[in-house]
Amino acid sequence: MPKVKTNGTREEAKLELANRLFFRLYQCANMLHKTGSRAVEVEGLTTQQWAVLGALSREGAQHGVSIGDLAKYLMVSRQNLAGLVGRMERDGHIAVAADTRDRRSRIVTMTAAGRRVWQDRALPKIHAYYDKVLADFSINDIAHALHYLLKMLEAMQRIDQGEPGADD
Amino acid sequence: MPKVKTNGTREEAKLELANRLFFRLYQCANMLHKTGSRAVEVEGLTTQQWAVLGALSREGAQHGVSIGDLAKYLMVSRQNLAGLVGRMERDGHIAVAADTRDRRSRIVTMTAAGRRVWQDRALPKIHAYYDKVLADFSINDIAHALHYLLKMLEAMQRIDQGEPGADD
DNA sequence: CCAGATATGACAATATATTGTCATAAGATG
DNA sequence: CATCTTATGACAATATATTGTCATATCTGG
Repeated sequence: MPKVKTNGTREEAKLELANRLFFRLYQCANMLHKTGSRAVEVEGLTTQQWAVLGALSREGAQHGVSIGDLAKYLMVSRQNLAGLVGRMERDGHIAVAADTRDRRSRIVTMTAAGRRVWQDRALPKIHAYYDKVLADFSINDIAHALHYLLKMLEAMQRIDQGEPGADD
Repeated sequence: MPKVKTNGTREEAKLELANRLFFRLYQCANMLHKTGSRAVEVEGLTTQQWAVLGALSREGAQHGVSIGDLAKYLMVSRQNLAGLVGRMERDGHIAVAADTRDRRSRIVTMTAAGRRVWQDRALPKIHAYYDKVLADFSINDIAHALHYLLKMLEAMQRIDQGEPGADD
C-alpha cells in the first residue's frame, strides 16, 4: 500500500498512484471512524451506529428493516451487524422484533428515544463534522469524490460477487 | 450516513452529498478489506498487513522502523499496530528487536522470508487487484481521486489534533 | 408435492481498531 | 541538576469486521 519504488514508465506510474490511492483510502477510513465517532461520542454513538440510524431514517424504513436487508444496504456481514444492532438495542436506540412474515428473520426499528438522540443531538453534530472535514470542498468537489468512490465500490462489489469480467 | 431527506436548498444539497460521500467511504473501506484481503489470502496476509509490508519496503526502512514511527505513518494506534506486528512476527514475515538507541522502543524489519512472500507472491497479486478495481480509471482519474482523499485525510488529521481552525 | 438450493440468526474464532492505564525511559526547561 | 512533561510497550476493555458452521425456515424448479 505505501510507496513502492517505480521506474517511471506509464504502467508503473499508474501502479504507484493506485498504491497511494488504496493506502489513503485505508487511512481515511480509520480517521473517519476515529474523528467521526468522537464527534458523536457524547451521544454514545460510533460512526457505524450512525450509519445504522441513518439507514433506519430513510423513507420506507419506518416499519423496520430486516437485519439481512440492513446488512446488504450497509455492505457488512450479518454477523457484524448483529453485534452492532445488539449494542444499539442494549443502549435503547433501536428495537428488534420477530418478523411476522418470515420466521427466520428479525426486524429493526429506531425507538422514540433513539430518534430523539439521532435527530436532536447527533445529526447537528454530524452536520458540523461534515462542514469541518469538507470546509474546502465545493459541491462539485464532493460530487466528484463521490463519483470516484462509487466507481471503486462498484468494481469491488463485482469482484466480491465473482462476476464475469472480474477475473480476467 | 445514508440518505437524509433534503428540501432542495444549496446547503442541504451539500449535506446530502457529504452524507453520501462518507457513507461510501465507509462501504469502500470495508469492501477494500474484504476483497483485498481475499486477494492475498493464500499468502496469509490481510490488507492491513500489506500496508505494513509496504511501509517496511520503503527506501530508508531497511534498517527497520520503530513501532511508534510505523503507527504514525499508518495512522493507527500503537496498540493496534502491536497486535498486527505480533501476528506478522508469529507468521515469520517480520522480525522485532529491541531498539539499541532507545530502551523503550522496538524496531520492526521484514524477514528474508517475508520479503520473498511480499515481492514474489503478494505484490503481483496486489497489482492484479489494483488493475481489476481500477480497470475503468485513467491515470488522471486516479490522481483526482487521490487528491480528494488526501484533502479529507488532512482535514481529519487537523480535527484529530485539535488544531486551530478545526473547531470553528 | 418434493428435493435441492438458499436464507436466517445464533454461535464460534480470528483479525483489526480505539481509548485508558501504568511503569519505565527519554526529552525539555529553568 | 532536578522537576515536569512526553513517549514507549504492555496490559486491559470494548467496538467493529470477516469467515465458517449449524439448525431451521423459506424459496425454486421439475
